[in-house]
Formats: sequence, C-alpha cells, structure tokens
Amino acid sequence: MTSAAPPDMSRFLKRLLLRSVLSDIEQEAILDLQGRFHRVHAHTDIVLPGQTIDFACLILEGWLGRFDQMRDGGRQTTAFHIPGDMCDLHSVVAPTTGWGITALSTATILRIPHASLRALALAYPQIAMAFWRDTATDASLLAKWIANVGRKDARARVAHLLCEMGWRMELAGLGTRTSFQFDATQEQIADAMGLTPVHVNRMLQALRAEGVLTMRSSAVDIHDWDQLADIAEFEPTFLLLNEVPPTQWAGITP
Amino acid sequence: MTSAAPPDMSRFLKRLLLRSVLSDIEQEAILDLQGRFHRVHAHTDIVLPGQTIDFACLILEGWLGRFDQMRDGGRQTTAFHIPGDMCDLHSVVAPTTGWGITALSTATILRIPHASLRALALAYPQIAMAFWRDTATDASLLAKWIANVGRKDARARVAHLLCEMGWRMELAGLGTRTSFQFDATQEQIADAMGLTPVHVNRMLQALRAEGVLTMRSSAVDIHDWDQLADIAEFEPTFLLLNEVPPTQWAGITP
DNA sequence: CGTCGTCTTGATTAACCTCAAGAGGTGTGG
DNA sequence: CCACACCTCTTGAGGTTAATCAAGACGACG
Repeated sequence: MTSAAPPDMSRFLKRLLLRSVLSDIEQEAILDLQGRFHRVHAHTDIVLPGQTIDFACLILEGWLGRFDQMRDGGRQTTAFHIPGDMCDLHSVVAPTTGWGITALSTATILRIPHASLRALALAYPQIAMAFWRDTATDASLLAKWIANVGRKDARARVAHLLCEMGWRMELAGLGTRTSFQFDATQEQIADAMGLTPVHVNRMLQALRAEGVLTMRSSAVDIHDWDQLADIAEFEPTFLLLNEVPPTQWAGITP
Repeated sequence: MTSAAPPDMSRFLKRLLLRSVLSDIEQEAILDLQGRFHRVHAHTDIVLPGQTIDFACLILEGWLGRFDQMRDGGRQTTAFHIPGDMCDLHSVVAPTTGWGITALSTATILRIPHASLRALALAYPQIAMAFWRDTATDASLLAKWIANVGRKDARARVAHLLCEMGWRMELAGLGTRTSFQFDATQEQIADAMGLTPVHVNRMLQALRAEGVLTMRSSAVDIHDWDQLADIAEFEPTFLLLNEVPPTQWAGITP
C-alpha cells in the first residue's frame, strides 16, 4: 500500500536532536524531507539481503528488524528498530546491502530517497555530522550486542535486551523505561539473542519468577529496574547520549 | 613513546579510496593530516572504556582490538584493526566511549586530533561522506560478527574470521587472502569469537586436520580457500566494496 | 637454566539445543 | 455459531556443544 507522504519527520528529527545540535534552518531542512508512505504487514520483508536500494526506511509506526541470513534460511536479527528510527540511514553511503529488513509487526514506514538525504548532507555539514553520528550510534549498539551474545548467558542477554528497549522507547517518547509496549514473539527475541525460542521462554519465566518483570500480551512492565539492570550488566553509555547537554533531551526524567 | 609525526596517511587514504571517490584536493587534505606518533607494546590499553577522547588512532604497524569489558573483567573483542585502519574514526562524532582499544601486538599508531578530522569533514563534504561510509563499513562488520557469534558453531566462526582477515589483509596490501601474517594468540581469537582458548585450539586443529589451512607461528596459509569459505559461509558483500568501480581497487586479483 | 606465555591434551560438567507434544488464544470458513 | 486451523506459549526428556578444570609440553627470553 502506497500513498503520498504525510509529513511526519518530527520523530526522526527528535531522535537526531538527542545526540546532535542543529540550527533552525537545518531542522527545517530535515522536516521538509519527502518520502513514500507504505503500510506493511508483519513478517513482510522490506529489503532483501544483496539488494541495491535507493531509499532509506523511516519508521512511523510498528517495529522492524535488520537481519543477516544463513545458508539454511536461519536468520540472525542484528538490530531492532522502533518509530523515529531511520533504520538503514547508513545505506545512503552503502546502498548494496548485506542485510535485510523485515517487519516484525504491522508497520507504517516512509521510504526516503537516498538522493534527498545525500543532498541534505552535502548542503549542510552539520546534518552530515548528525547522520554520521546516527550511524556511529547504530554501530555502538551492534558492538554491545556482540558482547552480549558472545559473553553473557541467556538470562542476562534477555535482560539486557529489555533494558535497552526500555531506554530506547522512553527516549523515543513511547512509554517509560519500566513500562512500554513490546509485542515481540519469543521467537523474534530468540532470533536476536542467538538462542532458541524454547530457551527464551524459560529465561523469561525465570525473570518473572524472580519478580523483576511481567510481560502480558505485548506490555512489558519492569518492577525492579535496578535488579534487571544488574542481571544484564546494563550501562546506558553505549546509547551515546553524552553528545548533547541534557537540557536538550526532550522529556527525560533521570 | 612519543615523537613528531612522520607523515604516513597513505594507507589510510588508500583504505578510504577502496569505497569512496575523492578529488586530488581532498586526497591532499587527507595526506596533510598531522598526528602524534606512539609506539606501544602488546597488551597495552590505548583507550579505556568510559574515557572521553579528543583523538582517533590510525594504525601504522601491528594490530589493535576494540573491546567491551564485563563486570568480572572478561573482555569481548568486537573488532580487529590492521594497518591503515583509523580504528575509532567514529569517535569524532562520539568521543565518550563505551569501548576500549588495546594493542594486540606491538604496534605503532598515530593519534589524530578529532579537531583536524572534524575540520576536514566540515570543509569537504565528500570527505564527510567518506568518513561516514567508513563508519558504515565498521558497522557492517559488527553486524556480521553478531551473526557469526549468534548463529554459527565454533568451527565456522573461526573459519569466518580467517576469511575476513585474509580479505582485509589483501585489501590493505599486506599479503594475499590465502597467505598473510596474523600473529593472534588463540586466546585473542577466543575473546573475539565468544569462545574459550581451549575450544579455539580444538577448532584450529580440526581445520588443520581437514587440510584447509596451516598456521605456523604467525603465518596463516589457506590451502583450500573455497572449502574454508564454504565452512564459514563467507560472502564478502559485508566488506562494502561495491561503492567504487573495481578499476579503483588497488592490486586486487579477483 | 629457569620462568613465563602459549599451545596441547584429557576428563568432567553445565548450558543450551533438539525433539515432541499439549494448552490457550485468535481468526476464518462453513 | 461452531469447527477447525494456526500461531504462540509452555513443559518435559534426552542429546550435543562448548565450558571448566587440570596438567604437561614446547619455545622464547632473560
């Protein structure tokens, strides 16, 4: 499904402003970006591995996953993306993908032409820096995921994912870090954490039994943030929120 | 150990030119970068997790690892870096690190001030794009590592690492993909692959027993590239070499 | 010559996977 | 409105991979 673009770059701009300072003119330029509106069902692949693309995907609603595919068809999710994320902004400088993007829920996205994004980056050096910083943030999350998958046990991995998503949802204005909507199936979590769905199930049960959280339908409620963060060895440094003074963080209660 | 900077940006420029097109003026600007020369011993930490830095590390000789540290002191290496890599170029836009950098061998590096790099990016939009692209390449390798650690068994992980290093060494002009110097200890490989040194040892033995490679002292010789690539499910797409027409690839025989 | 780092080997253990089956919920078509 | 299919979650039993623990061999270096 495709239609003309309702202008809704505000969440994306807000995300950039978490880490970058942009002038009014630069902010206007971001808000003026145009894209093609799409609505996709859950389990739809939006970008396939190996494709060369000329657009980037801005999420308006729902959530997507970036994945790498194995020969046997098995998938490893390498990143989760929520509304406000331009989930493959880096494809502007690397349009031939090794990865794919899939809709993990029903989602609405805007496809923004690379040409527009490149034009902005070339015209406004500070926008180029902000885009570069966004890619660096993405890389920082990837590095943290390597550490989680490589060195932590299953329970800590799941705990860390929930801490990460809590922070990111709160930063995106979609709930608080201890209470947010996250309608991931246990299989989707497994694909991301390098585990099997069965084992994710047992680890979530363990966390519930410890009383640190509940997950009913798609609502995550973290009852004991400190304990969950302790289990996960969660440190928010990797979210790269130090780049801008806290006064510019919108709606964040530390 | 520190001294005045002998200008040796040529490897770094060559690396950028693998994926980006830069004019003569832009290339000159890169070559004119100045840095502070350091010689470090193996096992020296160059950047510690949590530090805020105002320089980036260009490797002239030897090799470094980027790592994440667990509470118990255990380390997960998230990237290996070889001569020509500016291993934390992304720190220009994210100077407060969640990671650290350590010398995996005796190495010589140049510390390039963020200010110089930022000035270049702001003055030359195409250099900004090239730096952004370099960070995207870094992120692409990180994503591939997640997939390896999350979904492949130990033998395939080790095989993939050797394929990756072979390609990168060849691209950097430091040998061929089937024959290169790689003086990693089995413990360093284990830290990177999410394994124990004991198990890395057994996997290397298995690969040697299959006749696909030999590793004596620091020399890697891959006798059967196709089989090793098959074991590893290695596809070079993730190295992002499609950005520039092959005529610009220096000294590569496909 | 002795020490230290690295590699190697063996035995045991633990974490996680695989396979299998059932329960609960939801959407769909007759 | 009910029957059925399908998806997700759950539980159990048994199997496999890789970790852990321990010790010896080898080589480099002082």
